[in-house]
Amino acid sequence: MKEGPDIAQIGALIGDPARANMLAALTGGRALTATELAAAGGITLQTASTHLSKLETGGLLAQRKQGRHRYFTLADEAVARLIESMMGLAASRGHLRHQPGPKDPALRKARICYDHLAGDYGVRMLDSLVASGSIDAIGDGLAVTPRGESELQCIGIDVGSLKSSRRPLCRSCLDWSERRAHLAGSLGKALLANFMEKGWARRVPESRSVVFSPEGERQFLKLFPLES
Amino acid sequence: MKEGPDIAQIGALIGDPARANMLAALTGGRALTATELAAAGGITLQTASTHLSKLETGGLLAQRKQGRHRYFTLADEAVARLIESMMGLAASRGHLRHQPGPKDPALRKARICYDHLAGDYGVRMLDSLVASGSIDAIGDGLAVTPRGESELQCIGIDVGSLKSSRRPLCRSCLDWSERRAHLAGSLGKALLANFMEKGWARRVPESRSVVFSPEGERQFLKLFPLES
DNA sequence: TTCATACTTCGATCGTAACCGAAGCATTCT
DNA sequence: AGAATGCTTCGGTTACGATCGAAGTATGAA
Repeated sequence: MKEGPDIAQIGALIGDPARANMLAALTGGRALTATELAAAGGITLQTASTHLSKLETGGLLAQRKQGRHRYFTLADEAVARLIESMMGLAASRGHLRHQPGPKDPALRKARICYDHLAGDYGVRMLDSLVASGSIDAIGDGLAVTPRGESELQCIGIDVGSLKSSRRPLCRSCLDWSERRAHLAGSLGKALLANFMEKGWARRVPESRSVVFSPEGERQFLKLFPLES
Repeated sequence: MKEGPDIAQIGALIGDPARANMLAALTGGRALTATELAAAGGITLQTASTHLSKLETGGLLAQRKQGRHRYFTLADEAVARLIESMMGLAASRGHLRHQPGPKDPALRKARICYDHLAGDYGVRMLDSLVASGSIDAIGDGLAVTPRGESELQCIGIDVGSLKSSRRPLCRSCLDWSERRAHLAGSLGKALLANFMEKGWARRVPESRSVVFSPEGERQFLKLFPLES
């Protein structure tokens, strides 16, 4: 009624269940077509189409035409972070889409969050990097140490080249299943990409789950030991 | 449609304009009565009442009865942070409640954000604290240095006692008008309280503005110089 | 006790937006 | 060219929820 930005528009966009489900699906990070998103939202293609155009004009989605497909992604990392933090709040207030319980253990273990690793394994990875002195943590802030830079080089990640991108190198992202932070930012993305390149992990189609191969799991756990 | 927390409920709660305005008003940090919030939302008391009970059962608000008044506050600092970050996103997408323009210069200069100082002065304060080595900043994370601890002691703030509270000492909070970080957390709160105690600053009733006395402004600017 | 204030609940109205069927474009494949 | 796929637009229905008037409850003041 007074001054300031209009929260209500964004809230209303996220407030519709169909749209919320589509946004949640896009938190998986990969670009999805209108048809796929319609399925994710549990609605017909026509309805999805109007929802998607609303989300786009609202600035939450970006689209890119490719042949006869139209691929949608979250507009921004800022949007992804908003969605995740709303998930965190929703989880802490007990708003669940289904009955709570021992749901989906695979998803709690390792999943995609936008473009990086989340879940138990994501949290463990960050904890281990901090414990080994590769990453400095102050509050919510994260920074790679010189030592970390050389350690990551050994794994096959060139931190120097990541720094040049405009996107922040490290970010902490609050995990809704673990209620603890995991590693986002371009480094988080690079690490996950690295694991998938090596064949340690792969995404499960149509899901946010990430599964590790037996060998990959062994390597991952060795590389990121738990602080005792 | 699948697993995970339900964003839509929270989104829908924030998505109604009347409710959004009430929440924004509560970002001012002080507890407000149902009648005051009805005015803030531009609706009658009956309507406000139903909205408020929805917000409360949704976990966004806390209330406390006091005599025949019922005071509402944001449930949590997490809620306050969510609102502020939605304001940031809304501002960056150009969703404004009124026509944009050179609006409300007082509000851009200094205002309350939940319980700490925001706006130009809030950003300046944090910048200065970081530049002088009183606060370490890594990414979004902030930490008071030993040196900062003694400097703050001189101003009249005992960092040690603040540390014992469960709430984080320092937090960065993104400013929607400046698009830069200012200082939140218990230290941010303590600093603002300190200024008001000394008579440097006071709140404008019915608004989020904070105004400085001529003397207070002089002292503040001297205490927190701009890095050249 | 009586009155006033602060707020909630009830009941009814009204508007908006979510929804889908059907038809219309656009792109690619054959 | 014709057919198939992917998506958008149109039209009409439906349902939900925001709204307020009026009545009800609780607390405090006179």
